[in-house]
Amino acid sequence: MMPPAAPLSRVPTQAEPHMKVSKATALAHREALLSAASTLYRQRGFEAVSVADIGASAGLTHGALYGHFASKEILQAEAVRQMFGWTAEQVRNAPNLTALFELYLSPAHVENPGAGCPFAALGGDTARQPQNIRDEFGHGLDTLIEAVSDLAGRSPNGVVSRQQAISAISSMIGAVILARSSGDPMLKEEVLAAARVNLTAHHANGP
Amino acid sequence: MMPPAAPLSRVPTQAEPHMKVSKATALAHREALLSAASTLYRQRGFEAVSVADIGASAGLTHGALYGHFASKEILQAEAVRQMFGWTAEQVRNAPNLTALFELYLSPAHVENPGAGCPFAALGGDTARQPQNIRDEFGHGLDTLIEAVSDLAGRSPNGVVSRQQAISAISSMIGAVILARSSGDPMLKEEVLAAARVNLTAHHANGP
DNA sequence: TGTACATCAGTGAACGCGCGTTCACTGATGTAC
DNA sequence: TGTACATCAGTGAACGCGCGTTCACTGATGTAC
Repeated sequence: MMPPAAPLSRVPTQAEPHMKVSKATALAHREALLSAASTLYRQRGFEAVSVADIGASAGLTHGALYGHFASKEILQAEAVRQMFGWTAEQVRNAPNLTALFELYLSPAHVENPGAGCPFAALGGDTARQPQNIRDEFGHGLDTLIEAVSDLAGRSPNGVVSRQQAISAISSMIGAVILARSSGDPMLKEEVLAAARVNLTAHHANGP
Repeated sequence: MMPPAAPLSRVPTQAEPHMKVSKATALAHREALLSAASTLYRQRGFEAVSVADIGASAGLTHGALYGHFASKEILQAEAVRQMFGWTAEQVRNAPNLTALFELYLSPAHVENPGAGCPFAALGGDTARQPQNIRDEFGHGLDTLIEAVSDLAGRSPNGVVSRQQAISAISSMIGAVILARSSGDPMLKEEVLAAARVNLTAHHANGP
């Protein structure tokens, strides 16, 4: 669950103190701010990321953010949309359902919330966001459901109903949240294994 | 998913300004602070609840909290333990697995995070807590796994493996998180229905 | 049982700190000639 | 192509605010006699 193109977390600037910057660099800064926010929110949760954190992670100061986004909340909504774009693309790129389950339930995903599924990383936070952010999660879920259905449809014997796609997504999200929660490595592997067995038993299809 | 004994959110005190209070009342205040924290954390997430919120919700000022708990973090750990105690008790009180699935996946649970499952309410936040809090979640998960296994064992044809218990818990948690996330009532019901179908198909047993 | 007083649960002002946002300023970019 | 200057992306100090925690103080509780 890595982003298709690795985000630039630091865009080098020509001269450090008091500089203006070309239009191309400014656009790159905008993207760097979005990518930084997208990663930091998933790593730390919405409430624990400050505008100074986002700016610093993009190699800028906090003030620069307000030249690109009207408020922190608007940046947040765009960051959520970006997360889902990356995640849906990875689902679509999986060769089949079994590979998707393996990828989603892998230790790499569990240990890298900053580049992983927004639902698994931001879990219950989603329910407490302003409506524009919740709408992004709603659209994101629709996209994931379609991506999983498409993926299944392209596999041999792999057609699944929308209902099956939804319950597979629920199971994967719940498993990763449980796997991340205790910090106990045994329990983590046990949770992931249980979900792998459950999902492949009910939705398995050949490579 | 309501607490077995409804928490006192406001303990009446004899005289309002500058009073001391009997030992029994002081103990009730301690319990009220814990219950208030337990509810508020699940409603708003760990980061969005202040000591002033907790104090006010228990009918006290923020300062009173430090007479009962050494720090906010210590109160938080106790509150998490209390949440899991209530939740495990409700799992044990369900008549059978099907009833548990219905209860967990009910609109009442989805619309009442403050009295519901800690994993569904606090989702990804759990992974970002200090180790003493994460330990509480680990123990809580162990308790839930045992409670679900016991419940299945007491039902006719209902024995489930530890692995099956874990994947059922994962599915329920993921479904409630998805159901709460978008605010779209259609999507909410669809997610809950998908999980109900999936779980009863694989674990169903008679009443 | 009554009285005198030490205890201590709770109050609320104060602390240092980090938050989101604003804005006067800087100086390289990029345009007009 | 070279020069003069308006534009504007980014800086960092400043704002008002709410946070967790501390502590001098209050006065009912509960004990000693």
